[in-house]
Amino acid sequence: MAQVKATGGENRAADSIVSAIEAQIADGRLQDSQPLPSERELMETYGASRTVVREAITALSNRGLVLTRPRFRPIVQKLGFDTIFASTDSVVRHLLSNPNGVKNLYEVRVFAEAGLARQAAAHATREHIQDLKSALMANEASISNSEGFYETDVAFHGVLYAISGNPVFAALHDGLVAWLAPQWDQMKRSPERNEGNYLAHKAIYDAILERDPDAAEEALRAHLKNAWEYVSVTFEFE
Amino acid sequence: MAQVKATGGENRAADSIVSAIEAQIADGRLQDSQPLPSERELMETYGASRTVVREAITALSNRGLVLTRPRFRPIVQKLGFDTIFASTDSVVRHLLSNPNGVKNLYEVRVFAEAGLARQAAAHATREHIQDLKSALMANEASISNSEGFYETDVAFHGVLYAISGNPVFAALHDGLVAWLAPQWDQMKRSPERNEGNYLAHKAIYDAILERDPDAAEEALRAHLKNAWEYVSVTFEFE
DNA sequence: TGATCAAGTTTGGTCGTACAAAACGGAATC
DNA sequence: GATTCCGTTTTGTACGACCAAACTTGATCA
Repeated sequence: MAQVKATGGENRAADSIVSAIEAQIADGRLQDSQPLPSERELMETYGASRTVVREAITALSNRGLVLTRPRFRPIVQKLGFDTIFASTDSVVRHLLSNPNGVKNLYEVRVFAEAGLARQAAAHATREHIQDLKSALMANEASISNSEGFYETDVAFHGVLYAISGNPVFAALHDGLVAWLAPQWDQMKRSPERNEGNYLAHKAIYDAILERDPDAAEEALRAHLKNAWEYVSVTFEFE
Repeated sequence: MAQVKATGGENRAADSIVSAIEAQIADGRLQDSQPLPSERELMETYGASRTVVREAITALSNRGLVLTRPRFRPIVQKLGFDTIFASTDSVVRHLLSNPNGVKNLYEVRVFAEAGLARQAAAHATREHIQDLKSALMANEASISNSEGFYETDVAFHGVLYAISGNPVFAALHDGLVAWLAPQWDQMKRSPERNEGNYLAHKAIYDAILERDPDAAEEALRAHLKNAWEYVSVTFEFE
């Protein structure tokens, strides 16, 4: 893959500092949620000017390896797949300013959840199914609660991702929710629509319960297709 | 999603410059592969010091919006989903230093390709199938070519991603290839193994040709499972 | 006339310094 | 012991300078 910075040969002083600190984070010399050494200390350690040190810190921050707050020491962030999705946030938002981008990303969501539903139907444990049932009941309980339903809706889908047991999917879920939320947020809600969504979720749950991947996928696709049509009408896509 | 930089309220001077340039890239005032104005020019435009301007450029570079090379003007990069995967490269590599990370990512690959195979079986056009056939024939032709087979192998899988017609998947393919290539690279190759892979590809192709999603998925999973076992033995995972 | 080469100029990379504002740490106070 | 206050540390921002590499220009030569 093309590197983001084609340094053309490790010429930049900041890059070597970034690499050094990256290595320290990776091998644990710099622990999670521990502050980085002060800028002056880093200057001395790496024999570089503060300009360079700060540049390195900015780079680490943008890559999501450290968390910076104005006037506070940068804090080391644990590496995880969630970090990755978080660090792409600003760029993804750009792509979403194009309606086509929204559609492409939504397609990915449908693809992912269709597969996850199949997988859940085929392999979900009793505990997983219990989780799903709990989420479904929370759904039902908040049908008439315009504000609260959205959260239980997201949570239900989240269980689907969690069932996979793969942190990448958990991270993907968080990412998709954050990215597609703006669209969702502006949709009008009503007890009727909530009930419709609840029933759709129930259909998915039932299919998983019956260990029927095809039915699970079908129910899920129908559910998301319905939601997409609602969104695309609202935003006059296509 | 948690933002990478908890700026605590748009305090930093560099941020406003970043936003301004981001906007110019987004709306096309700054075209793809066009150089940014010089740092001294930007200083004047935004009334900031070069320190701040450089910080802004670094941020843009780390977000993948511009490509910087030492001693060259930063070049605007077209926004695309591929850019996103590229910009996460260094962090992903960290996660892959943990065997568990490799496994998680490989699982994602299997998940994605299983779904793509189903989708291809269900919806591939004649042209798509032709592409797949071409890739398959290239496979067959290079069975005895230890060096060349890998590329045709990758290309075959690439067609699967391309069939989706979604740029996110195309980008995902590039990303996965780059990330998982190191593992692949160290595997011993032989005409026998190449032939095995070719036959596996052929099974996938046949299933797609017969419009049988279940068989396509099954063939693909078998193929990747086989490859994984080979990798995990080589690297003594699990 | 057209290609080549050697100036000078522009530009990014690095450094040192400076200063205000915020956070930190410890002493003094209640 | 908890709180307040003040001096110290540290970050955010800025200015100016220098170097080396890349670009530009124009003179030179075939």
